[in-house]
Amino acid sequence: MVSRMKYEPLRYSPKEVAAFDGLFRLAATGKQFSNIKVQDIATAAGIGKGTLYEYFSSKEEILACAVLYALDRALSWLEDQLQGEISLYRTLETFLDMLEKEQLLPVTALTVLISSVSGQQKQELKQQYQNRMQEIFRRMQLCEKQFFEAGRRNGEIDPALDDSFCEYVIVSSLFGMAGRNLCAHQQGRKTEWKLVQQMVFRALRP
Amino acid sequence: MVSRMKYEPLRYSPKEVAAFDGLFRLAATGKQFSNIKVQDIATAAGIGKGTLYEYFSSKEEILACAVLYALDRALSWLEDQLQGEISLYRTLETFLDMLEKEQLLPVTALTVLISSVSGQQKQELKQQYQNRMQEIFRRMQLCEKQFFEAGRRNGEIDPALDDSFCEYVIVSSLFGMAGRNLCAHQQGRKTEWKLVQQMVFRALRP
Amino acid sequence: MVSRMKYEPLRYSPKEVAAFDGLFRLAATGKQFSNIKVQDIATAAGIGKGTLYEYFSSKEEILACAVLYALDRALSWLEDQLQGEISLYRTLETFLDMLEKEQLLPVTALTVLISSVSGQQKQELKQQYQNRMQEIFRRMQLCEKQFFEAGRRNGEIDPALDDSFCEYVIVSSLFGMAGRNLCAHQQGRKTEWKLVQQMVFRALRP
Amino acid sequence: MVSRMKYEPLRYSPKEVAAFDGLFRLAATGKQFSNIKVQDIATAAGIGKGTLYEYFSSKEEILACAVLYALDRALSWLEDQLQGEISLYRTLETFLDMLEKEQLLPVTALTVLISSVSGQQKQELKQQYQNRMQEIFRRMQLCEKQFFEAGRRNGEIDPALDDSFCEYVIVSSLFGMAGRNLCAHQQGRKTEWKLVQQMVFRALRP
DNA sequence: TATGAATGAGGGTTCATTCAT
DNA sequence: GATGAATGAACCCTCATTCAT
Repeated sequence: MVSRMKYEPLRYSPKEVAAFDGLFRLAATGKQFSNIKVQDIATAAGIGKGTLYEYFSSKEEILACAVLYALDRALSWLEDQLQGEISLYRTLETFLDMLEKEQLLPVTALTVLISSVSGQQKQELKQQYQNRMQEIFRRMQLCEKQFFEAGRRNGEIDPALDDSFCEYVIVSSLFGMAGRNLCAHQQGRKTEWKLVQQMVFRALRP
Repeated sequence: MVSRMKYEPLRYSPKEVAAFDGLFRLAATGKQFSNIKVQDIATAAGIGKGTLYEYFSSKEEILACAVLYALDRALSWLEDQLQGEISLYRTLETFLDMLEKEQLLPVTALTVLISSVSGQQKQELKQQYQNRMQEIFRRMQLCEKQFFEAGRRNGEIDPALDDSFCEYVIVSSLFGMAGRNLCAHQQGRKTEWKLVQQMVFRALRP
Repeated sequence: MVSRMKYEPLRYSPKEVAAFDGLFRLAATGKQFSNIKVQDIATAAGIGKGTLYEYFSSKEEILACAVLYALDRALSWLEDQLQGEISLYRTLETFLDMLEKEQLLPVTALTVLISSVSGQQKQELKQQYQNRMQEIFRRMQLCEKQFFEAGRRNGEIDPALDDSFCEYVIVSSLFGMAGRNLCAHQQGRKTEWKLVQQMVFRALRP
Repeated sequence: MVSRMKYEPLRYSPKEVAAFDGLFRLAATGKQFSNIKVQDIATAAGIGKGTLYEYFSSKEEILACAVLYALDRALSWLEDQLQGEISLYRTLETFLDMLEKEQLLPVTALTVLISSVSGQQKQELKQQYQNRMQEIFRRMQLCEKQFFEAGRRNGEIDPALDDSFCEYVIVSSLFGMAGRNLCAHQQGRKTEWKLVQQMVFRALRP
């Protein structure tokens, strides 16, 4: 039994959450971060432009905090799933279902936003949010590890596969889905989550 | 013997190619398209800023043409591979090897650039370059189809899997690699192409 | 015995005085008025930003009232000096001494602040504070006149010099001092008030 | 005979000069630098706003360069006067006459502009333009010294007075004039240069 | 009365695009 | 054809002012 380290849950003011949600809604349309004006975010959040600067020091910081916020929420959900009986596929299924309804994680938005951050910006953000990001990273790895170990125990994952490969498969499945959605955005057809689940299943099975 | 439809090979002037290569070099550093200035492209291409506008009507068009140029080159290479004995994995291996040396296709650059184009822009580009893009799309599908059929015949692909799934696997493997490279850009570690090949193999095998 | 015209002494609430003093303290550091934020004044005064607007209708008005406040205090002091035996140089000496300790008049601050008011703003302020400013102007001229007349009587001033020239000398001596202080602000060396006194003496002596 | 050190005359492009003149014209109306928009300067200079940024990196730099430009021109003129027979009062008279016509030096504008620069900004500018400012300062001191020595020789200046006092008198006379002009700007009456000359004469005479 | 969260008009700066040379 | 100086529309951010508490 792996003990879960306690972490301080992040607190956000209603305006911050409104800003994040507004940004995700905008990014979900495929708009790049650089094409999203601060005024757009403010409008989408239903607040004044100046108000954003009461909570964030710059447009870049809105992005950084929004990503951390989304990752934190998704991680918390995943950590909750670890409490009961662990099944990689059942979890993935539920996860994808929630994704589709954009209830849990704005994946497409996140993919767009993350890919909107240049390497240099990432460096700066990493230094500024070092603690939060390390926290997120640590939790993510812990989560992964437990899912993969459980998957190997219950026969979902070939025991010969290491964590690195498993992670690549999961990440690719999500990136692939987001990428296809983006490319096909104008056609209104979304990647079936059946495809995602199937690929993960086939790539990991013994 | 599958007959290949003839298409008019695209002709580019030396300055156009210089512009494309310059743009790819810039994008390969992880810079977003919106952070790349026209002056940067001109400098990287070794020509004057005004000269770019002799060949392209706008910054956006440089991007569009560069993507078409890269895709055309990659497709031509793939089509050449179809001439001999077809092996999905051998082709993938060679492809990834060339990717790594950035000799064939500036994948990372392309991923960054493609993800830099917003949905609206894509619509406009599609209308403007309708013919070229349809051509590319048609060739891509034809290529895919032949590879997948060959794969099913020689036992690399489970015959039960349809083209749609196979395409998703291939696309995901590339997006996943590019995504990981982007995320880990500052750490200098690249996704091993062994991972990519392994995932495709396991996901598609009977 | 010169009779002094009575004037209504200005009444200020503690918060107003706090605002003035805060502003002077900020301006004494060499900061231009336009670089001083309302929040800065509020903080320096130890009150809330909104409270300032209970007492002043605008940032500009804080400046106008502060200047009037400082001039009124300085004039009152000068008028008091007129009660005893009048000596231009003794008065100037005491005045400069008090200036140096910034006890009487925040000269440097005032110079900075006055020079921060544009011509257009001055027009508007003059109309709004017409009565107060006329009052100040009248008292200033009356004061000057008496000092200069006394100076001519006791041999400090060449009787051939008219009030206009005397005023120019006095004003120049102060502006010159403030100007030099401003220019040399970073070097920490202040204009010696000995210089000031000497110039006035030499320029006015018979 | 004091030998004049050669200095590299500063070269300015026509647009730079246009910007300087435009700025001086605006400042001469009494407008503070912070109330002058970049667009105003551009309009006054007859060029586009963006063009200013081809020559100056920021609004602040326009100010710094303009001040250096004006001081350089005035100094060059003064240095020319040193070639012939030197008379402090004749030079001052000619100088004031040219000032009045704003042909040589935009004194009022300069006074306003210089007083518009905060202490912190001065520090930064000094570091950036260290060489130019030291050059200006050195030339200014050399010029002063020669004028004062000549003045003492030909009986215009009391030999007992040191350079420091003489400098203070000259500076005060100009600051006083500019200050009075500013204060009285709206009334259209300018300080008579007769006053200036008289004060300098009386303060320095034996 | 006192406050500071919320606001948006306004300004400095960037950079894609043009056009005279 | 090739160039880069000139341009101004557009955008991020500031901060004076308001007003609900």
